[in-house]
Amino acid sequence: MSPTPQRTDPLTLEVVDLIATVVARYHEEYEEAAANHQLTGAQARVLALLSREPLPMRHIAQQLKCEPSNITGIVDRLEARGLAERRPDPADRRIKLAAATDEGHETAARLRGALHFARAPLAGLSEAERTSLRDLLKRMLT
Amino acid sequence: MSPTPQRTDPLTLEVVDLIATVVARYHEEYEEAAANHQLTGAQARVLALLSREPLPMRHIAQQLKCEPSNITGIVDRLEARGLAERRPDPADRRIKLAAATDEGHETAARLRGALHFARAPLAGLSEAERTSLRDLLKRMLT
DNA sequence: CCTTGATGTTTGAGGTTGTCAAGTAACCGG
DNA sequence: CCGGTTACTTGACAACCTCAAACATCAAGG
Repeated sequence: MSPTPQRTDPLTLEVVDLIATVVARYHEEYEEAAANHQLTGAQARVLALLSREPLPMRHIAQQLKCEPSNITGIVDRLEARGLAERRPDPADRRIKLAAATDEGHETAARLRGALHFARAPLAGLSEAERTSLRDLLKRMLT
Repeated sequence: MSPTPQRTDPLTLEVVDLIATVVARYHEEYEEAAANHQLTGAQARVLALLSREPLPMRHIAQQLKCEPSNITGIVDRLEARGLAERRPDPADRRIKLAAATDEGHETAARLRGALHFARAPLAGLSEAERTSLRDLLKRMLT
C-alpha cells in the first residue's frame, strides 16, 4: 500500500518488541491500580481528565477518541458513585460540564500516586540514563 | 501503603509522561490496524498468537491475562470468519488447540506488516540511538 | 421574528469483551 | 475403579463501544 521503506533489521525488531512489552506492562498496572479503587480503566481515565478541570462531554470523547454517547454511560457510573457530577455551562445551555466532586478529586489523587509507584521501574535508571531516555522518546515522537 | 522511595523529580515525571504518550499512540495504531482488517483489538492479539503456533485455549488466556471462558468467545468469532480453527490435541483429549487457518496466517501477516509501518517512528533514530534505546528499555524492564 | 442548519447530549439497539459460577469431559494417582 | 484435578464450555450479568435517531439549544439570514 506504500513504498515507504520499513526497517526490519533485528535491532529495530528488538526495540519494537521491547516497546510492546512496556505497553503491555503499563496497561496491566494501570488496570490494576484502577481496580484497586473499584474503577474500570475507562472510568479511571475519565476521572483523571476531570480532576484537572471540568470538561464538556464532547471534549472527553475527543480525548478518549470515542463517541460522545459512550461518555454518557461512563460519567453516569462515576456520578452514581459520587465521584463526578454534571454542571450546566453558563454560556451555552446545550453543554453539560462533567466535573470531579471532592471525593472524585481525592480518588484521582490516590490513583495518581499508585501510578507513580507502578511506574517505579524508572527508579532503576540513573539521572543521565533518564535524560537519555527522555531525549530518545522525544525524538521518536517526532 | 509502602515506604518505597518514589521519584517525583521533574525529569522522571517528564519521562513518565512520554511513556504514557508512546503507550497511547501505540494502542491507537494497533486498534486502527486491526480495524482495517475487520478485527477488534482482542481478536488481532489472539490471531497474532495463533499465527506463531497452535495453542491450547488455556494458554491463550494466560498470555492475554484473562479468564479462559473469555477466549472461547473470541476464538468462536475468529472461527466463524474462517481465520482460526479448533483441533484436538492428540496427547490429551481435554485440550482443544486453537490454530490459525491459511487465511488466518495471511491476515496475521498483513497485520504484522501494517504494524511495522505504524511503528515507523523508530526510523527517525540512528542505529546507535536504537541500540541505546534498546538497552535503556531493557534495563527499565529489569 | 422565524426558519434553517449546525451543535451537544442522551437514548436505545446491538455487538464485543470481560468476570464468575456451574457443568461436562477427560486425565491421573492410589 | 474412584476421587480429585484439569480443560473447556455455557449462561448470566456488567461494562464498553458504535451507530442512528431524538431532543434541545444556538447562531445566522431572510
